[in-house]
Amino acid sequence: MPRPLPTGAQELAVLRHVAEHGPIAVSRVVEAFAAELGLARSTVLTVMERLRRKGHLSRRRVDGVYVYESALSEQHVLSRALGQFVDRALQGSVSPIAAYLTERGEVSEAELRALKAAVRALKAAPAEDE
Amino acid sequence: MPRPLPTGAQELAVLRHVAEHGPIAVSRVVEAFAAELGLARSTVLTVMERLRRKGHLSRRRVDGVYVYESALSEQHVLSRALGQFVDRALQGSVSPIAAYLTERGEVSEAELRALKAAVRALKAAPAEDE
DNA sequence: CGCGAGTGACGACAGTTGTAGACACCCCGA
DNA sequence: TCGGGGTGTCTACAACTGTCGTCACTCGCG
Repeated sequence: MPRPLPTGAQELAVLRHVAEHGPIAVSRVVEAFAAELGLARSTVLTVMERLRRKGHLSRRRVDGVYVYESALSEQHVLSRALGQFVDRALQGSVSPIAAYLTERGEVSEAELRALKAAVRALKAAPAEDE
Repeated sequence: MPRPLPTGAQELAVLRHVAEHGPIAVSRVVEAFAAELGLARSTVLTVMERLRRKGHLSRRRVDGVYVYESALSEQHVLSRALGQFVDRALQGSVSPIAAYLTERGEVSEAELRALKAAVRALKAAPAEDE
């Protein structure tokens, strides 16, 4: 039932922000995005409402104000978003990831560690036809 | 000047197909997509035209028929598409890639080799603040 | 010569995304 | 009590995407 995550960069950014900063009031999200990107209050509001309609966010009233919360953790939001992209846009092929990393050249210390661990844990799949 | 690659899955699929199969006539692309996905001829035509407008494809007349060609190789199309996604949607963070790979569990023999090589070649960047 | 098949150019329409203004409320402090 | 600020809901609009149908044209085969 996990509905597909939004494909738009902006929606994803908001979703991610909410996922990262626990239950959070609209005003706080607005502050972050308005300041950072110069977006209008209503823009952020709209995006959050859409995300809620789609079932990615839920909200509850706290002290007369709505507090939003993501259905998925930030970790999950990001890895699922990537997974979707790989499936939809790259047709499930992982090799572009290798190409991308190579082109990129360097990544942060922590990221490198995470990548190494991830790759080390990967297994080769028995040849699957496509 | 490299205009941003299309974000839509379908456009990307077509672009990729053209990039992969050298200079190719519309009819061949139509065959592939119509068969595979049941798309109408005009749909494929439209998509290709849009890609051309955006500068991703070029065409020339050969024997009275247009033959399309991608500005980028398939490799580049894919890695750039991914790069864009990482920048736009993941705000440049690479760790979701690690998470995704871990969740995925297994990949093909060749992909695994490519990933290993890519990661091995990566360097840790001097702490960049964000 | 005439017609049917292949080829291209257009116009269309619905759904999604990005962005925002307008309006209606509610509550607190002067 | 009244007015202003913070909060939510609605409506709107322009791009971009995904999908087509239609029209006009051309060329080779009966």
